[in-house]
Amino acid sequence: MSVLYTMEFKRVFDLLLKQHGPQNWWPGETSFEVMIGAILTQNTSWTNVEKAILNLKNKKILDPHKMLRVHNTQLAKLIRPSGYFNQKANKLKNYLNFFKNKYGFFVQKMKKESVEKLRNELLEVNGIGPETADSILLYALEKPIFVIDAYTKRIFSRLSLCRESVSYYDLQSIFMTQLPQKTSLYNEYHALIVHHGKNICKKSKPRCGDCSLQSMCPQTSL
DNA sequence: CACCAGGCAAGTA
DNA sequence: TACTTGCATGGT
Repeated sequence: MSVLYTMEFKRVFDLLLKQHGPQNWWPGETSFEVMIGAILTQNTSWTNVEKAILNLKNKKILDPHKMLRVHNTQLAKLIRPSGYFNQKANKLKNYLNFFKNKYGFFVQKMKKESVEKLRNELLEVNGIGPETADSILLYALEKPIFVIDAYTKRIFSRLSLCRESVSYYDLQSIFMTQLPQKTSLYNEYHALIVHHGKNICKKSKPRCGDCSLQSMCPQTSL
């Protein structure tokens, strides 16, 4: 792990920012909406999540107190467009119970706690895994933690900066040791990775011609 | 038609 | 520890 290696991670950020511009994430009006969106978007396209969130807003239950009172079957019906709706209805309830019991539904009270404590608590909730926990920490609670997802592994393994099978924690450690631990940087970087993965570095159809990372990419510069 | 999308938990070896 | 499977809608 050299200085050159560190520079690779900074250079990718600069190139992505230059190509795509600031993303201004997370798309959501409140911290609570971010938390809900983080659960609903598990292995699901964001457009489908938007439909589900709109249903919740129209029914006036995008509110922790109200959502906790809705029956799971009714909640599942509302979030239907986001897929896995039965599982996700339960996951939302599990999260709401945690949010109520430990923090009285107060985001500000959560923000006062350390990343380590919050992360451990979030991972104890059934339905909250590493990515969802970190998304909540970074985008709802503004903690400096780097979010890893399928796009991150795809893009950086194609750049030969990690293996495709790298574990969540190993890749996260790499990012967090190679970059300054700053919330604003982690926020923008992950958002750029998602945008790039969706639109350019696709799973089956990489559009390498439009890719600002092409000069760094051994896959395409042969 | 097949494949993909901002994962996770539970089961198996 | 490291796979495998079920969960489910909607867009390309």
